[in-house]
Amino acid sequence: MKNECIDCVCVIKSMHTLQNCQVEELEHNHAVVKFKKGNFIIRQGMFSTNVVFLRKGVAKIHIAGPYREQIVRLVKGPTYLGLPTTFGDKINQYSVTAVLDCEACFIDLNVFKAILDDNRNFSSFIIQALSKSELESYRRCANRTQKQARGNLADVLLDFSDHIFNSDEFFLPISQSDIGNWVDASRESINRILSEFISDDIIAMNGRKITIKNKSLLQLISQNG
DNA sequence: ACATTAACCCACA
DNA sequence: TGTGGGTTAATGT
Repeated sequence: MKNECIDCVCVIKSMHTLQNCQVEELEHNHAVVKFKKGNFIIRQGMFSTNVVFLRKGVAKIHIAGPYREQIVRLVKGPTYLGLPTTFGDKINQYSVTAVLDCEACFIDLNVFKAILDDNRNFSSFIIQALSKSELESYRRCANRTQKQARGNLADVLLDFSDHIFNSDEFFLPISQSDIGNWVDASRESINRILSEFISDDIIAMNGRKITIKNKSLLQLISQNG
């Protein structure tokens, strides 16, 4: 028997809340799937009977808008994907695609629900995760609509640096037009502002490699829009 | 909007 | 297995 769950962060993280028998239950009702970058992990409009946990990797969440595909946010494993989708509706309400190579754990929805039913601690853990994510959405929504493009781009760079890669040096995982889509700016604006940042010595760029040279100034730009 | 470059695929040797 | 050509996506201005 493969013991993928032993080192699966979704289990480790909630180990103290999951009783042993329930871990067993999880272990026999899940599948670990690897995704190469660019591949769909969750596809909008598809029927789903799984809860998806992103074990490793970075993925973008996007939803079909009236005209175009809209990037909503970037997530890094370990984290749950598609909880809201799964509980509200058995049809996925948005898509998730791997931006870097990913590893995801698909857990049978009924098993997941059964564990929620008789493990209050686990339920509370999930509710916390959902609340955090909802709060984050609200915060981002306010920022996106009120800040100028340069502030939003600064946010994105800081997000990459502080939350996704934990480094001042990283490769842009998505294209400039994707960033534009994400923060509601044209790719030209993104490109222009990146050039500004370079000439102001805030960042250095070599191909897709970004080096943040003046983080405090970037934080200032992020705050002041 | 246009020019340049990088990435990719495919036929062909 | 490697190379040239053609095509597309990404980028810089």
